[in-house]
Amino acid sequence: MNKKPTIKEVAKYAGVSPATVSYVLNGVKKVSNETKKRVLEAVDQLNYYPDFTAISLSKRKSNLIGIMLPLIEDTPASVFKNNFYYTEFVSGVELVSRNRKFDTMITGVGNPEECRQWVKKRNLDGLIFLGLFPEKLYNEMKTLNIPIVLIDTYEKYTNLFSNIQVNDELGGYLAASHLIELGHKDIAFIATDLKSSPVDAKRYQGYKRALQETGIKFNEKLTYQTYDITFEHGKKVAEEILKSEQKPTGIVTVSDVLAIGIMKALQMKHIQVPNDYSIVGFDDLSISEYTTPSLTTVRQDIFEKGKYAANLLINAIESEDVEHQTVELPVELIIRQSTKAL
Amino acid sequence: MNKKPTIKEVAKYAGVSPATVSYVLNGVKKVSNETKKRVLEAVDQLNYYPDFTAISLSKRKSNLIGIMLPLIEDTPASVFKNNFYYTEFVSGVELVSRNRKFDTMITGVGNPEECRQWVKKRNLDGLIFLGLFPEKLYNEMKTLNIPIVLIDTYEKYTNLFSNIQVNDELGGYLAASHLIELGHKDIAFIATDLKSSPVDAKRYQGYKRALQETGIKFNEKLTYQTYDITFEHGKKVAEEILKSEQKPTGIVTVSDVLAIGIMKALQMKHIQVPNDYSIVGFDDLSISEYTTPSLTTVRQDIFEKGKYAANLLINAIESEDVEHQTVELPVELIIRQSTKAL
DNA sequence: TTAATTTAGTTAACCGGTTAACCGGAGGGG
DNA sequence: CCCCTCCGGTTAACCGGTTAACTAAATTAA
Repeated sequence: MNKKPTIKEVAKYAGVSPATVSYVLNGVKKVSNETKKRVLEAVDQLNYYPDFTAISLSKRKSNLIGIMLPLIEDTPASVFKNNFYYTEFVSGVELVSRNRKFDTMITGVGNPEECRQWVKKRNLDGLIFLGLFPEKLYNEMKTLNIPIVLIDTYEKYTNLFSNIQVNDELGGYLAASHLIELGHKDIAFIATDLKSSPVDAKRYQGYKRALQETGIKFNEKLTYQTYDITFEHGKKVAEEILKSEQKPTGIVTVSDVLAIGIMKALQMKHIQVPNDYSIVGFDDLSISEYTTPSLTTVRQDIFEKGKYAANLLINAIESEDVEHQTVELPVELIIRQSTKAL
Repeated sequence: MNKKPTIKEVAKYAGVSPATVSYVLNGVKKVSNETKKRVLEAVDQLNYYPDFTAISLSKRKSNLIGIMLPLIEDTPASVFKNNFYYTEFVSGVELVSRNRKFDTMITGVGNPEECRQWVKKRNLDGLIFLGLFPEKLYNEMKTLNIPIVLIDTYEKYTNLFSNIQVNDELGGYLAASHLIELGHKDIAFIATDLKSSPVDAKRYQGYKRALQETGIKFNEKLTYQTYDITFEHGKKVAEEILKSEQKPTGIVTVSDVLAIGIMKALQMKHIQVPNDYSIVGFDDLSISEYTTPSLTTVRQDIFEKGKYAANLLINAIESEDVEHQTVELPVELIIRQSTKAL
């Protein structure tokens, strides 16, 4: 209906040229106080606010940041993969970007070309990559010439891009140490993929360090990989454990989701947690306090991670800063009901 | 680096004017096959793809749809409110909008003015409102002149906007009927807010109908309202129930989240589910299969709802269709372990 | 006093597309 | 043979801002 006013209308109302209005609004060139006042008055009267599309076209800057998620596929199953994690993270990003006058777009990633087109088509000012992506994509990123923040990424890229990590090694260490203190000696480690996931690998290191420091012999047979993070995959690995000859009494996992799946599978076979098995999760998702038994876990503040990522990214965008920063957020052991002294 | 080519460069390469390239690409004006071929060839050679910002400016059409969420506040608690629901929904929207060459933006809503500015600034082509918003916002919407899809909204707006509902009445009916069949007579109903939430109100109607049809007297005292959907609020209402004189044996809730909170609170007091209380949830979130006991619930396909919403919206955008559609998606009772014959 | 510089503002090109208006040539009708 | 229409294309204005280059007036320096 009542179309929003353009800068020209504001200019006419204030009796100046459009350029002057632009200068006042951007504060990039000196304008007399008198004129400035008139322009601001006009802006106020007409309820003017600039058209980001136009700004984007002329400045090549969109006030838009993109979040890349590794996979949002058609099948519900894979959409939900990790979904708790994603939501909390995205909420954090959205919050700070909104406060800082940026808008947020989300997409699943296809190939590198698709990614580049997305950025170029929309003039994206910055990008957050959540999780792990095909190698080719990282090369593509460098040619994009916009600030990029990587979350939970490969070690080798931490010098090339800003990135946010969590003290994963310590997390693994805390989880294992907790079980050891409770008297456990046969402690399984459940990862998704130790080769491809650096996050898992570091937690694994921490786990091994805890064993070593207390003189417990590391047993390869107690390491499992699920290759995916779903409740279902947790269930499957529990069955493997039950079939194995080397039975653990304690289980360290890389995700609450996996831990919950494992607990469920055990309980369905009337095996008790924590009486028969002690289980430690990772993340401290909101659900983890409400499972039965509630889950002992290594907490990381995912929401905070999202906020941090957005601030880091927008700082880089606004300051044209080329420094790459590596940030490590803390972890904390939360002891609940799923672990118990042997 | 190697800047992406503009339409002018494509035109030069093909030996035609930019206008012709535009006509070929948009198929809006007749172009000879010969020329068309040359243009397409040039597009291919130069790897041209159009700049959406420019298109957006000249066409006043952005290929962008917005999702409005009721509240994403600073406190983690409120961010997570409903988060499972949001994620699944947003995933669905993202999937189809990406397939249909649209991009998706998400934001929390502030006041109506903020909403209007968001739409205008970005030239948004359509909007999805998930949940309930302040009354003033709905008036604002109508003046926006873009297609809008409302999800789970007030009855009175269903003629004014396209909207997607679920058969909530049936859902409430199924939940209550299930408990009645199991021999329960004292059945509590846990809503968030019966006055302001039409969704809850309809489920409540279904619940009452089930009672009535089987000749069970409705007892007002068995109705509870939590005013929010969090695990914590579930816990609180469980404590209220335990303090009440009118103890139910069955509990119908409007959300799995609430149901899980209730179960947890009961179990912490060593009260057994389903032995002492039978509980029915609503939604069938992915977690609900993995609680202990697993949750009997009324399933709605939230992911599907998101896909449906996006398709409806984009259809409206592309066809300039002014018809408002009301869609009702089915519900289904999923019987698991949290309910048991009395 | 005059030239040089600073100040405050305007003009106009530009960002990368779209599209209404225009134009020259071929074909058809009277 | 002339006029009209249709076809296939081009030209140029426009979308709503930004900003380099310019200008006129005021101030400063010589």
